[in-house]
Amino acid sequence: MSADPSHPGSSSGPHSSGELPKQYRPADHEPRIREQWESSRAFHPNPDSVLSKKTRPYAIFIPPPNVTDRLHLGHALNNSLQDILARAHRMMGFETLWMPGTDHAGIATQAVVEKRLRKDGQLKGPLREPDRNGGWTRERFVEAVQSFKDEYEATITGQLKAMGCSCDWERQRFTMDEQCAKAVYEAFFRLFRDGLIYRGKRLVNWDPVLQTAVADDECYEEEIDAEFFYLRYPLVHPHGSTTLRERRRQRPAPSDAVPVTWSELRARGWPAQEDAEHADEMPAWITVATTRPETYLGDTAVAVNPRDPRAKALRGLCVELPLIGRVVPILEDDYVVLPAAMQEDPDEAANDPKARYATGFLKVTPAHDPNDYDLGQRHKAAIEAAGHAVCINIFAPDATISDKHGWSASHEVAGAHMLVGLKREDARKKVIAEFKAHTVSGDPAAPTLFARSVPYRHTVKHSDRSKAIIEPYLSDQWYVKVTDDRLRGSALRAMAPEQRSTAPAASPAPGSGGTAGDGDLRFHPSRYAKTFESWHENIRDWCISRQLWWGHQIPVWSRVCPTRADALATRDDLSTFLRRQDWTDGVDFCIRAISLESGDDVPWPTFHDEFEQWHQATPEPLGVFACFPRPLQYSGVMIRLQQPGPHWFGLSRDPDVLDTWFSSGLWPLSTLGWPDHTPLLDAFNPSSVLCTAREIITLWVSRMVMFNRYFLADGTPGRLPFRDVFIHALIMDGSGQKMSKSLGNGVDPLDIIASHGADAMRFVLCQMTTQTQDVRMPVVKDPATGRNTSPKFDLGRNFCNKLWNAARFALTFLDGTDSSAGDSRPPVAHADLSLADRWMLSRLSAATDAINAAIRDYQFSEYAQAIYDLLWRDFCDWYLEAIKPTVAQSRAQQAVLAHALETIVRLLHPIAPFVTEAIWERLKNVRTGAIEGIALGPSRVGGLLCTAGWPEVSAALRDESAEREFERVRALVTAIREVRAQHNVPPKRRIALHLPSAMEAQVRAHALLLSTLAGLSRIDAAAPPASAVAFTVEGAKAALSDLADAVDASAERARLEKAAADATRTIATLEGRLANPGYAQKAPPAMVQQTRDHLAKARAELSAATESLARLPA
RNA sequence: GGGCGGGUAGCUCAGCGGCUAGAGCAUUCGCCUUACACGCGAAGGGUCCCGGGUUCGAAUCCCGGCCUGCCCA
Repeated sequence: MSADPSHPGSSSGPHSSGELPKQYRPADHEPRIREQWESSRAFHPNPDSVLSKKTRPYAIFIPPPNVTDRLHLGHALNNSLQDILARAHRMMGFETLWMPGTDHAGIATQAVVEKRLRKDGQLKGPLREPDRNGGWTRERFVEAVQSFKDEYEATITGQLKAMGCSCDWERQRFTMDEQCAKAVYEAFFRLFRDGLIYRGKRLVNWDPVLQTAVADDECYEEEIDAEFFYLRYPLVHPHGSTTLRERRRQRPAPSDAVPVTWSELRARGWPAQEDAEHADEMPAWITVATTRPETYLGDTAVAVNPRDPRAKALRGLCVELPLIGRVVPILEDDYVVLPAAMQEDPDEAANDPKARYATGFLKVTPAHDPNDYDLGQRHKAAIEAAGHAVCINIFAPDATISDKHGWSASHEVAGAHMLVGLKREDARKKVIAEFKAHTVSGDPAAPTLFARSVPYRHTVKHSDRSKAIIEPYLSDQWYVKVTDDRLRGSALRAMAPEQRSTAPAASPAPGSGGTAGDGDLRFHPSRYAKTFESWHENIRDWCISRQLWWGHQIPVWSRVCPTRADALATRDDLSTFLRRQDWTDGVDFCIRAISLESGDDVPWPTFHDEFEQWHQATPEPLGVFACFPRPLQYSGVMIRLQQPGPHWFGLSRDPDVLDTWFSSGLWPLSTLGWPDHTPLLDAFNPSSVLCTAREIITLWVSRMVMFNRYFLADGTPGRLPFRDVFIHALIMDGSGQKMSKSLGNGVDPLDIIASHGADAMRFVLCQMTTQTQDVRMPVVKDPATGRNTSPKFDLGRNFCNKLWNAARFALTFLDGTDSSAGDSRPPVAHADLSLADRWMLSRLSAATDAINAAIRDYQFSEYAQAIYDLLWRDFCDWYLEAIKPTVAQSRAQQAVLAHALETIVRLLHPIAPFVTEAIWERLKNVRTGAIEGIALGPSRVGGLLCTAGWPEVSAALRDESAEREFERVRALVTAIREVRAQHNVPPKRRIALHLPSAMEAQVRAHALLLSTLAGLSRIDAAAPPASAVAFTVEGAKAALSDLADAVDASAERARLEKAAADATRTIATLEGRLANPGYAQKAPPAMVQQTRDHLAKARAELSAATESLARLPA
């Protein structure tokens, strides 16, 4: 029907003729249409067209779903919104790329596959213990995961396609495919080379079952019942006879320590009321409270709050740890909680549960508690002065007590040998038993080391994957120094200035067009900018190593060197070797020596350094680390480095893999071919928008911004991966619970597609997307299929059906229109347009504006609402009903009908692509006269709606007078229908309308319209017969007659009484408002006048109703 | 502990200084009116969580509670 002569001709496909069924059946159309889209390659954009400035780019990177599971409704929402944006912009003429792909999801996938293998008996014992895992090599396991991944990737792709996602499937990627791996290695190498990656011994969340570090977001907190144990630590004088230097070399024997007696302690100022019952000559002690007594083996200090009145007396004293005899210092630190009795503010004490249990003395175990770790770092010097390391690790990786992983002093181990090899829980019981069996002084009469215990309920971190209690564990890990200004600072500078709460320091002017840079990143809704900002302000270095097999193995080969001299020699030999060999030509590498103790880079000696200075220095463990950007390409080199042979350096590859977010952080780069310089990269990075959920802001958005900017800097502030970030709601079930497999409340999009159709699902999801945080979706089990579904989707199904039938109806008037080729029919003359036509065009114009604004502002719900109201309320309820008597004869009206329908179909296509494409197959062949002000551009690819022009509806079609006039007709029709309903007038019965003559003259032009909509036989200005029923419209008295053979007086009385009561209530409200002296003075005059008019109308209605009541037969 | 949401009809949600507070579903009544019963016409249904304040005017803005959810530590 388009007036555009280039419109595809009357190609009559298999579905362009014949009767349309009464109901829209999604399954009849979706597979066929999907096939058409795919074969047309309509979703495969050409970067050259962008680079040659022919078209503007619009790009979206899919948040790659994990390959661990099928997609659920949350994904359906996320991807529907992306598809809506992609399709709308594609129709608007943008070169549109929606980049699809999946994420390997390291720990999650490995855990799922391990569980599967265990379940069917293929895997027994710990995976990473070669002796016990039943022959699973790393290679074999990775292969097993790979095939699992293939299975789920196919499932996920199928789900997305079923939903109608217009992704560029030819460019689909996987975070571990060859292209993405290339980007990962290159990125790691550059960060390593630039000093932004370091190796460090830090406390991590350790999963003792999976035996890997896990991130905070891979843990959950859960309350458990535990006990607080009170333990007595004997006080001793520190060793005083040896120098600091000597003590470092040779630990002081426990016997060197001299017990402190109570009398001594009192003399030092111990508060008199404390421990007064203890005999003067008895050795004194302090009591610590702990939920984890077994960790005392790793204690390296005891701490007390400096405000504690006992602190002064203890200054300079130490405690001796029972059984193992380690002498540790007493530190003073504000962090220590004062016991409730000592707190100045009793309310505060009562509110602090810890204070109720505290003794004021804290055992400090830096290797096994994050707070103690920080405390230990603050008092590093004092602890080391006591002759031992700050951190003493007492656990093996499986969380059994071990003397091989840090704790090794032989005299200590001898004293506590009964604990070695025990699990955490067993060690705890054993420690308590031992403390109960021994006394503070060895004298059987003295108090035992164990004081008491009380029950205590507290929250403890658990691992998501294994459900094991997390052990804070000191281990060697790789870190990205995200706290560096090149990463953190760059992310903050990316933010739009108006979304920052604190002004950025010396921020360069916001980027203007071209390549997005500083100041161009915007969050929608804007409140999420705060999450992003505060995350970066408080960010900590990012632990990127995971002790797993499934993931990108770290491209670093290393060797431990006992001395600096050895480290230097290794470095030099290695560099020379790599440079000299012909076959290594072009191999990039970077070698660093790093202290395994501190994680710091070892400075190479300068020319002036004396040989002895480093050669004779205390031996310290150093690592020589060689990183390669292309390990796969030069695997031959790598093999030589680690295998015995002429050039054996004894290097071995780091067995760890990278955190999954490292590769997903590169997604906007790796999918476009970086590090190669590709047209795709230039055309589509930065992308337009990232659509995701709010918990992803910190995990993923942050990393993409930092990485993209860092790797695409080239001396500029750095390119953004995307300009906008749209954060959508989370879908909860009917009771507000997150959907999950374990709760059984999850919904598979394919089930909804099967029961309601993809369009219905998409429409409802779009309609639900308001600016709120989460939305509820009541879940019910379909009794027929046993699948989860939700009645909420009925709305969408009904809506698609409504459109289908409206189109079916319209086509009965349009199918016969002349579709001879090359027609350029003259535009329809404005004079030929009826009130309904002008009204409809005006509504189209308003709705198009509203929809354009909604899409621009990511107001998805408003988009859905606008198109819903336009189609159902305006087009179907009123326009189609209004034109029924005239459209068959009026060419002008047929043109309006066709244009209105096609505009609606095009406006709806991004939300409901299938049903609109199906209708358009017919509609595109329709030819009518043009409507001035409506432009419907041709399809660019394959004669398909998905690449047809976005409707342009001129503001000139807005017609205030037509809207006002139609509104009057509508009000009159509604009033008449109300009377009809109240009097049970049969729908087919035609009744007579009697109007005051002035009004009758006004509506005379629309008599046919009124009669059609309200079921009238005639309209006159004559006095109504006695049997007529009166009503008011616009405050004027009107009447209806011929309602029935006899009017039901009691129904009429009820109706009039209700009308009178309504009017009375309105009058009271409005009079009250006008009586307020401030109102007339301060409110806008137009507002006051409106109130007066309204009041006058209400009064007229009241008097009319009262009069009619009086005339009613009693 | 810090930050961010939500509390409006039986249910799911709009509205966020001014129409008589709206929609869909559910309920009631009447209709298989020649596009659609996945439909048409009509009706009933609300202390807009509570308490203060600002304002001529508050569901809407401010303050303080209560309940509820999420994110970060």
